[in-house]
Amino acid sequence: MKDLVTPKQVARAIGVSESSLKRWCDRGLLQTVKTPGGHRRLPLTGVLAFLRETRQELVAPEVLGLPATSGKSIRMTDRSRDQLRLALLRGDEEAARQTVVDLWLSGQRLSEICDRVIAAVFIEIGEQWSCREAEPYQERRACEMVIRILHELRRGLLTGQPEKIAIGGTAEGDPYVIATTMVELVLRENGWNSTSLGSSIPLASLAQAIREVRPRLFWLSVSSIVDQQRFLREFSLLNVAAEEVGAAIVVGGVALTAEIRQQLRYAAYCDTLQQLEEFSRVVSVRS
Amino acid sequence: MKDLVTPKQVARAIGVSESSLKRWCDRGLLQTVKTPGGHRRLPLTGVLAFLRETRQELVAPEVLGLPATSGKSIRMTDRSRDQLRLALLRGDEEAARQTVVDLWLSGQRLSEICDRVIAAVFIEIGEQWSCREAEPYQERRACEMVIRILHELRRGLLTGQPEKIAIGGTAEGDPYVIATTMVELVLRENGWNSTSLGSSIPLASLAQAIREVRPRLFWLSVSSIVDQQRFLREFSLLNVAAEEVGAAIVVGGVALTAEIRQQLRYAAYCDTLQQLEEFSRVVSVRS
DNA sequence: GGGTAATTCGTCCAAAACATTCATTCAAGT
DNA sequence: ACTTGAATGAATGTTTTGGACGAATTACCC
Repeated sequence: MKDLVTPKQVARAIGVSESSLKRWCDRGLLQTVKTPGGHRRLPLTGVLAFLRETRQELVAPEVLGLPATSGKSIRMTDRSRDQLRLALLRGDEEAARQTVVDLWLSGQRLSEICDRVIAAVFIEIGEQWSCREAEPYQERRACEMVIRILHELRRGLLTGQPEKIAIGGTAEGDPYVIATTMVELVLRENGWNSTSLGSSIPLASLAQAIREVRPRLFWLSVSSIVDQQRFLREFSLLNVAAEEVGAAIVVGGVALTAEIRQQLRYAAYCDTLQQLEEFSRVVSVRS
Repeated sequence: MKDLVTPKQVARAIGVSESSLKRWCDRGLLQTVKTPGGHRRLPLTGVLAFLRETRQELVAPEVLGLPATSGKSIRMTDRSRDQLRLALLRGDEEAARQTVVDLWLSGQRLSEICDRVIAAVFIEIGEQWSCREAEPYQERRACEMVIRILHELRRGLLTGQPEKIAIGGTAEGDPYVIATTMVELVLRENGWNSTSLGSSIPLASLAQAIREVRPRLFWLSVSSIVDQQRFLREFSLLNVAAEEVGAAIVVGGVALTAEIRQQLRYAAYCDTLQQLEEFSRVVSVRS
């Protein structure tokens, strides 16, 4: 159903004026379908083909504010997931980038792309790895490539309002940097001025960062916990610092079992980036 | 911050006539993409690469959306080092990027920039950290920023010849990803088709990567060693694999003491990226 | 269904970019 | 000293682009 996009979306996504795009359509450079009333609709496949032919780079801001369309997009993310997984495993960064960028162009929100494609692919790769079907170096190389792709997407996002500051990272001994980078991106897409501090940071220093940067939102991505007792003990340092400056703490990650969560104090727990996105929208911002 | 700029903007920024600029484009000195209507659009990265190659001065950087001070030639690496250190410590990515990009534009070799500025700054930050003058989160955040800046520089480099393949990374338990990323970049600048596999990869899997990718050059960056006995034992796996496919092994990193080096077999040991660069130039490439 | 806001239509026009030509400059060779 | 060749910058007429306009269509909410 969402296979058709409007000229405006395409124009803003590739950084040209609507006028030019309409002319190109009329000249037959792009396939168009017309609505009964005469409005142009562009099949996504045609748009992507056009982009490849002309090798246009996309300059898109947050054009594509479609709220999570169902049905079609699920089929689409399924296919992209396979494409991305295979590209990452064989080390083909160009193909991997193309897959992600295509999704973005098609109007998927970054949170959807991160949740349903990127994160899902790494779960699949992890399973393959545990079955000895994939080498660790393939997984590591895939991480590197994804980080580069995410950085590239980041460049296309505008920085948010100066008062909507958000920072976050992962705790000491947790080296998984992709998750916290994805959080940064999703928040940026939602108008936040977010900065990932990186991975493997002592909780005490994260607390210090909260005091010094004074964010409105703070996230902690927890993919693994080395010392549970210590983690629980030092987590309260975050609470203290957050209270001092009025920051909301959001946590997430596979290592946060229900048992551990019960012993933590935070404003929100998110299983997915979509949940994080929802939450970030309701956080009030001091003016 | 647009990725594509018009010839007029570039002409004004460099201070030449549009005519000349267009001639340079047509002669292939600058990368161009064309709109369907035949108008030239220049990727910003290509413009910067051209500036660097021809040592042109940017007379009006602001036209390209670059900081006003960008493009003036810089010699004082000491000053840049201070600038970069301060920018990184206060989390000012824009300033940090400008410092590095300016050095790059002024024609400094990447190996010099990496050795004398970036690596040096992290040594200084490390010292500050041990004196409690800097927080761990500042160091981690600095790493994130530098990685992003390096990725950006990477986009401005052409991929090398297909037969000059190089891969490398860091061993399991060694999370320091900046060094291996810098190696990748320096090799790319020297015409190699290099790919960093990332950090914290078991040596056995690195050996497998050598077999599967069949590079001419393999690097191992060693910033820390968890289990020295195991490291020495498994390092020989790399030797076996490298011999199988005819790869040269290069090693480097602060954790490789003279004592450890004596027990390793490799083609070259490099203290600095400049040494690596020299070595990479003399490696013969099978045709 | 019906009403309303947002989007897209077609068309127009100014600014920009195109290809081409031409005069000037400058360095090198005869 | 004179010619030659190459590169630059300015000027030409033509084409493309980007934004503006009112009118028509679509999407959305009740």
